[in-house]
Amino acid sequence: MIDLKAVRENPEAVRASQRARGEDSSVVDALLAADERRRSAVSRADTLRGEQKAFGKQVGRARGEEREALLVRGKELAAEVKAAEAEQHAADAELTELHRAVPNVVHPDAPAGGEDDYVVVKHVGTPREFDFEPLDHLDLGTRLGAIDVERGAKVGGSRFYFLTGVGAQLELALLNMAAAQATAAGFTLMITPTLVRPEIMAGTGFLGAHADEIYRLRDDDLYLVGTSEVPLAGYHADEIVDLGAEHARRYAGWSSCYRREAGSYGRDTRGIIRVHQFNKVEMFSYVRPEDAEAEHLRLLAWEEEMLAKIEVPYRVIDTAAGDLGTSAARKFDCEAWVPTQAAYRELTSTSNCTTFQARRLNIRYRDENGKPQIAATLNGTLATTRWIVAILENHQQADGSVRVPEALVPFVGTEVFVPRS
RNA sequence: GGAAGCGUGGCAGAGCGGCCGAAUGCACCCGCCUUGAAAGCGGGAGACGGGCAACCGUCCGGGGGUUCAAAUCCCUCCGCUUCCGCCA
Repeated sequence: MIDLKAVRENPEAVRASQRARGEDSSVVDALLAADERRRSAVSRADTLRGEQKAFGKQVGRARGEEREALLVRGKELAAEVKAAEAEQHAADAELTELHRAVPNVVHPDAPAGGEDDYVVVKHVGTPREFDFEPLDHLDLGTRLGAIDVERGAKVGGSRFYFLTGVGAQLELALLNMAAAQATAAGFTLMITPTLVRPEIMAGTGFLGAHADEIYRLRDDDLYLVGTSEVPLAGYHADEIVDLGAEHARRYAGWSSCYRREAGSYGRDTRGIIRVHQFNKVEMFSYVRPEDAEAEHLRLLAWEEEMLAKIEVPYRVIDTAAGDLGTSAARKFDCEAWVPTQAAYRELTSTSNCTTFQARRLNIRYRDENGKPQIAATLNGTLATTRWIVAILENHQQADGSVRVPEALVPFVGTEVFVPRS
């Protein structure tokens, strides 16, 4: 949820944010009206309750006839209070519904527009020139005995796969390398639940416009997470978190991730680029709001540190407002070069959710005066199954073997993956 | 799956339907004492909403009900614990 006080003080900023996202800016006025209605309803109910409370004490002291008379008036008052409270609840519910529907206010420097309106921040590395026809990751993976999509489809349906042999080793190596880097950087490593309760899923902002992306277990009223961002955000829900001397709490979540890919029929149907289930090591930070932007750059730097270790060319983009998702105020994606597609594809994504998630999940910290304040949350990717695509394709050799990037060698235990004859 | 119990402030833990926003202890903050600290003594301090403020209201897991009045009684949902059974 966005900060209602900020909406009152500067509604135009929120309207501008909505326009940048390509969404309706009139919700701001609806929000302000509902806020006004709620506040007057609260004040009416407060006054009546105050009267009733004082009156109740008189009744307690009164005796005999006097008491009987007071009881009559007491009943009237009780009815009035009940009516006023009903009004208050209605006004409250109306406001909350509107409030929850408004996405986070975008950062003023984020580019306006939709998916294609991103701004390229920088390029790192140069796509390699091949003196042979490069194979795509699925051909390579199949020959290496690393990926089996046919049996994946047999067992789980389309967009499922088996990682086999060296494929499984490579994924574990990647995730372990991410976990090692995160741990060295001071993150607390976490293995999280991947099924979460509705409040947690809603709190992270995933049940809004993109709810059809999420697997839901109706029989148990649980959701399968699309990222460990969800359980890691929920971890401190309803808490006043001690941010410590560093004014930051950093967690690295290792989990499987599940996505329905509902709106992507026909896209990336080949290989393991876009799948229903994958594994990921995700960074998650709780910080003070004034530190959020600096933390965002730190997360980006840690992502780039990982990308450097796998030695693939990539670019960093500043995602456009319309492509931010509900919770983010700003998002940077790192996209690796995929030779057979002659395109950059997303390998990491880091979002600054400012106080949006924390306000929904009621996550606070104590400021220097000891007063509770809403925290800010951020997240960013350290490694996912998809990284295998970039590694295989960029480091393939003419004979179908694949060179293992140096940093990964200790984790994989070999310097080259060789095709099975 | 069956049975029982529990859910109160940062934590622990009291609380006859009105005098309970709630004892007490620990932790915390400020003084005093001390070369410094600990101990000891004195004082302070919950969260949320509204208001410039004095202040007012709300909050004892969530929701509903009984009552003039609910932390306290009833219903329901959620969570946790223990015992039995089942599975691993």
